[in-house]
Amino acid sequence: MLILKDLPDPKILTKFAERYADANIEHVIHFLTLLRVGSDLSSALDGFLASYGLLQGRWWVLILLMREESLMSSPSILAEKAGVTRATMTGLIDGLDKEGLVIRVTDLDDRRKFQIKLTSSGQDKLDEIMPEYYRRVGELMGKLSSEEGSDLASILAKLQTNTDAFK
Amino acid sequence: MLILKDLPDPKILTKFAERYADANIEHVIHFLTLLRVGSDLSSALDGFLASYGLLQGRWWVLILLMREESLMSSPSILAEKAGVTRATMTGLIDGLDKEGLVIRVTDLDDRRKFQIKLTSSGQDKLDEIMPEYYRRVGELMGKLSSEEGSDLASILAKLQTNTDAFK
DNA sequence: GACATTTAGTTAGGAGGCTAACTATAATTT
DNA sequence: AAATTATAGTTAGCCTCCTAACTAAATGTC
Repeated sequence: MLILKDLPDPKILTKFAERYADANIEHVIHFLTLLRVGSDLSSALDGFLASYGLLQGRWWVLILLMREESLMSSPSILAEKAGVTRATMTGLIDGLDKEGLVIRVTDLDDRRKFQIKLTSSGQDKLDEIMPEYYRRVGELMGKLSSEEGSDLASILAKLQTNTDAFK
Repeated sequence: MLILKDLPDPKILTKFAERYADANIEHVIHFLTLLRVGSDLSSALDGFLASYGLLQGRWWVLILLMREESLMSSPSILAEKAGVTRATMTGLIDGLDKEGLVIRVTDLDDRRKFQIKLTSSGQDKLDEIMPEYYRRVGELMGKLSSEEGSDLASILAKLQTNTDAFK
């Protein structure tokens, strides 16, 4: 996501408002701020994960696998749950496989398929990351009062159901 | 940014909470939801811009140029304001240049530099996009009451100043 | 004035996204 | 049973982002 470092100042907004009469300054500022905070948090998370040699995509695959009783799932299902294409998932699995964090297990019934399994080394990696991850999420979100937390949740829910306003 | 499609259900959270005692479910849900809404909005914006043949990076450069009285700026300054590296800015400018939306103007005083200038065709492109962009931002953000809007702004501000909790 | 340092921008190579086209296998139709 | 269609995963090629190394030009230092 683009990092919008330089939000518009009032003088600039005036120039734009003159040319584009429909612009509602408040709305634009809130919208851009939301994009920017999301982007900042996302890169901060990436930076944190990078110190363990991971990135969001690969990390998320490990978590999805750990959620399973069997510690296994298929590439298609993982792709669907992670919200990426199957092609992208191939690349993520390739990387995790190379580092020994998951293995490909062939499916004897249907030879098109296989299962991706979290290795013990993958589980170790998660055990290393997750406590610190939770600690940091707590540190960040704990800055909000419980009322602010629930306000945020309900506002985001409202926006999310209207994301298609942009499509 | 990764799209976190599959937020954890209570059963999964229990499993994780047992293994990682420090996890605060509320915090995690709010954090992930914020990342996800940011990501959804960002891809929706990309989809909108794509229908005009642009993406966020290139669009943002055009806007930064339009903000300038002279409609010009240098690659380094643009990179800094857009929050990307100079190398990335080179690529963005290459693309915009190829489509005739900006031109490179050589600087006679310092032959290392040049200025990037918004062409009239670039201005036309913005004039085509921006009114519709503002309309859609209005449509989306107008779903929030003015109180919700200001709540959102203050909550985001709080989070933003604590983004380094993750670094 | 020659040498070293800084600055502006580009290039090269890597990562993770995407779409579209492909291979192999399984399931369905006829 | 043969031909078609659907499904699982990969490959190829493109985009945007990154870092690191490079070129060229300007500036500082001795």
